[in-house]
Amino acid sequence: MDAAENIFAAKGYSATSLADVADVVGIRSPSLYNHFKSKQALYEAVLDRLIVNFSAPLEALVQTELTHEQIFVWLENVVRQHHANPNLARLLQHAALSGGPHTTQLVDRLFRPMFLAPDRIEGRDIPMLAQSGLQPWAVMAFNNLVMSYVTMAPMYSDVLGQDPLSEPALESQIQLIKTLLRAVFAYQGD
Amino acid sequence: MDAAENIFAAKGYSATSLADVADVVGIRSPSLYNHFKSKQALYEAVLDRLIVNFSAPLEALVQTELTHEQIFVWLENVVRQHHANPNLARLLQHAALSGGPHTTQLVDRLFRPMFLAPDRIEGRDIPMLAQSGLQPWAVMAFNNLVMSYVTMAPMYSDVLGQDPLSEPALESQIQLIKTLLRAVFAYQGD
DNA sequence: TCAGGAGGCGCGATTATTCACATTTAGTAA
DNA sequence: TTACTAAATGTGAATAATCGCGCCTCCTGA
Repeated sequence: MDAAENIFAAKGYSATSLADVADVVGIRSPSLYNHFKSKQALYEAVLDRLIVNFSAPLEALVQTELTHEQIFVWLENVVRQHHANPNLARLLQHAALSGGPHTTQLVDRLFRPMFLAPDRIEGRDIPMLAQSGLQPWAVMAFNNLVMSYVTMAPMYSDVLGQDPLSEPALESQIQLIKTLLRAVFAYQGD
Repeated sequence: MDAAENIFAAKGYSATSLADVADVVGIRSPSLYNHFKSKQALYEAVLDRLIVNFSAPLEALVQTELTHEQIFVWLENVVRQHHANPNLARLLQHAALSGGPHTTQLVDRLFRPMFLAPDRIEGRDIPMLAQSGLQPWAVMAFNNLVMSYVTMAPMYSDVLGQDPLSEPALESQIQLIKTLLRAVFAYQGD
């Protein structure tokens, strides 16, 4: 499953061949059928494991009451988790691009909870977002920011002068996102 | 080329079959070889056209001196262009994920110029970015924001309640990005 | 002894690509 | 206008590779 996860994440579902996966494990592709019913089943197993591993640590954070500080903690956690295993973001991106049948299910399990957050935090409006219902757009933006950082990483290693998936790069990314969020909270009106 | 562009953008290079492309045009796949030397050549032609069409309108904006206002104009233009033709962003995302051989060339033609911008605008530092060399990270962030908006769009239409690629959605997205940028410029220190 | 898991073989479908051949089109000479 | 030519662009058939997948046999460890 580790092997399959990496290859699915890199090449997408249909461009991944079972022979590629089997090669990494050191067996022949028909032997994979002793462990998974089909290619589709392998893919779903990989996806499910990714989702479970990703959402489990976050659930504890969501059910408490929402404060500014909680949002910082939550965002930092999401970034660190995507950094620790970029494959979920990559698979999501593939799904979004070629629109498989799993897409709606993925959205429900991963995205929908984020959009249920209230637009008032600690009893106050966020000035920048109170106007004109931009809040869901901001949620989407920060989520995209975190995910695309991982999926686009290979493109930036050259221009940034360091590997975006390295440890120090991660800290810079977290610092930037936090600063960005602070700016959003602090910004007064138009 | 239009047909190929759409399919390459949706499924990526290796998952795209020439029969798919030929079907859309209404011919058989061998006939494609009367127009393009190979699948690779077709892909490169598509990519090249996309890059030219995308960067041409932007070049006029870059060579002038940099002001806050120019950055707003430039960002809005980039967003509108990606919205008008999302395929470049999609192809870039595919390339970043599976790391084809074109990746470095794409970076040079599209991304590098953005990172050459000075970190002082209109003679003043941007307070938020002056510290700790976060500026390239901010450039990457805004670029990712714009691109992932397009590549992730299908995933959000459900939770947003409207198609992110529709006209009113585009205006919301632009408004959010501008507000975000204003917050960055306005934010004072840590 | 026996079951789980590996390999080998092979089927049918699909892939990119080539080739020989038809057909349409453009250009030109009569 | 007609007639001929040559290029452009289509076709179906064939090729070699690769794909997911089923079947069968063998090995190995408990």
